[in-house]
Amino acid sequence: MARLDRAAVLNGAWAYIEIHGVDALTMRKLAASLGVNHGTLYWHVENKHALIDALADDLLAGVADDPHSNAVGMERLAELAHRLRAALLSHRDGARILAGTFVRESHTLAFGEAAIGAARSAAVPERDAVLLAFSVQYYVTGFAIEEQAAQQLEYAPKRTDIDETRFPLVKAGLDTLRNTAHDKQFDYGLRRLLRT
Amino acid sequence: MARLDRAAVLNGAWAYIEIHGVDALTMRKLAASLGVNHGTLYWHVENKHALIDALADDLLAGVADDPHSNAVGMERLAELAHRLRAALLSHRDGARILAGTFVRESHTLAFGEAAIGAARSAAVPERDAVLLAFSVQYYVTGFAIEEQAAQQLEYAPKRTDIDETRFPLVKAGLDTLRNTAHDKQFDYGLRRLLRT
DNA sequence: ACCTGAACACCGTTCAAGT
DNA sequence: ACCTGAACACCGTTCAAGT
Repeated sequence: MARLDRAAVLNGAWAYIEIHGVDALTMRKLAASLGVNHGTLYWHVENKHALIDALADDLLAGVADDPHSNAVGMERLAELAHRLRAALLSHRDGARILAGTFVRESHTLAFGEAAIGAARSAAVPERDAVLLAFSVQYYVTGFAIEEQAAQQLEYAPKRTDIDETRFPLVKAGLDTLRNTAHDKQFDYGLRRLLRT
Repeated sequence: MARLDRAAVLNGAWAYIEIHGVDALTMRKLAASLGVNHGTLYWHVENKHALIDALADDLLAGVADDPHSNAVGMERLAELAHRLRAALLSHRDGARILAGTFVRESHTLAFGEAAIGAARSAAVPERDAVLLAFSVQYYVTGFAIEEQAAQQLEYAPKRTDIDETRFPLVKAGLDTLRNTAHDKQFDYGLRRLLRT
C-alpha cells in the first residue's frame, strides 16, 4: 500500500464522485475507499470544504494550457470556451463543483488570464475585453450546469411529464433540444456572444 | 402559536438562509427556529431535498407573471432576463439553490414558457427561439452565481490577493469590474446575446 | 512524517405515541 | 390532522497515542 498524499486523496475523491456523485461524498466514505482511517484525511487536507475547493481548481488544470493553439481573438476565445466546457464535463458534477465555490486558485486564474488575453486581441473595444471574457465564462458555467443536471435525470428516470396544455412551448422546445446535439446548442449561444 | 403549514416552513427556511446561508441550513436548526420539534417538519415536507427543490421553484414565483408588460420580442426577452436575475438575487444563495437542483415545477416552467414565447416573437429564425431562450437562461444563471459568490467574499474578507506578475490581466480586470456597476456588466453580455 | 482509535457534537429520517 | 420524544444510522473534526 503506497503512502497517501494530497494528490492521491484528490484522485480518490474524483473516483468516488464518478460512482456516487458529490452529494454522497463523505470524508468517512472517502477514507474507506482509500483504505485508511478517516482521521488520516485531515493530515493531507485541511477539511472537507478545502477538499472541494481543491477539486474545483483541479478541474481547470490545463484548460488554458495549450501552447500549440494558433487561434487568436474571437477564435481563441471560442476555443477556450470549448475547452472549459469539456473540462467541466470531464468529471461527474464538475460544473456544480466549480460553481458552488468561489475559487481563486492558480488554474482558475490561468484560465481567466488566457480568456481576457484572447478578448483583448479580438475586435471589441479593448476596455470591454474583461466584460466579454467574463460573459463567456458565465455562459459556459450556466450551460454546463444544466447539461449535467439533465444528464443526471436520464439515469434516474423520474420523468415528470410536462403539462402540454399549460406549457406547450416548453414541451415542444424540450423535444427540439433532445434532437439537437449538445455541441450545437452550446455553439449557438457562444456564437451569439462572440459575434462581432 | 399559529399552526405550521408548508408555506410557513418555506418562509422559515428563507429567513434562516438569509441569516446563516444554505450551507448552514439544517432540518433541526430550521425546526428550532420555528419553535417546533424537528420530526414535525417531515409532516409538511417530504425531506430536506424536497424542501430545497421547493425553495428553488419558490424563487421563480411571479417572474414570468407581469401582465402589464408591453414589451415584445428581444425587448421582452431582456426584460425577462432582468426579472430572472432580480429573483435569483432576492434571496441569499438564490442562484446556487436554483442551479443545484434540476427543477421542473410550475414557476420554473412558466418562466421557460414566457422566455420561449418572447424569443419566438423576436426576429430570429423561429426554430432557433428555443436555443436563444435557453442561452439567455444559462447566461443569467452563471452570472448570478458569480455575483452572489463575490458578494459573499465581501462579507468574509479573506482577500487572497492575486499575483500581479503571473496574472496581470485578471488583476487589472477585477479592478475594472469593481468599478463597473453589476447592472452594466450584466447588460453587456445580455445585449451581445440578444443583438439581432 | 504519517496513521490509528476513540471521542465529541452534530446530522437526516422514521415512527410509536400523544392530542 | 398535527406534533412530541426517542431512537437509528450516520456525519465532520480533533487529538492523544502509536510507528
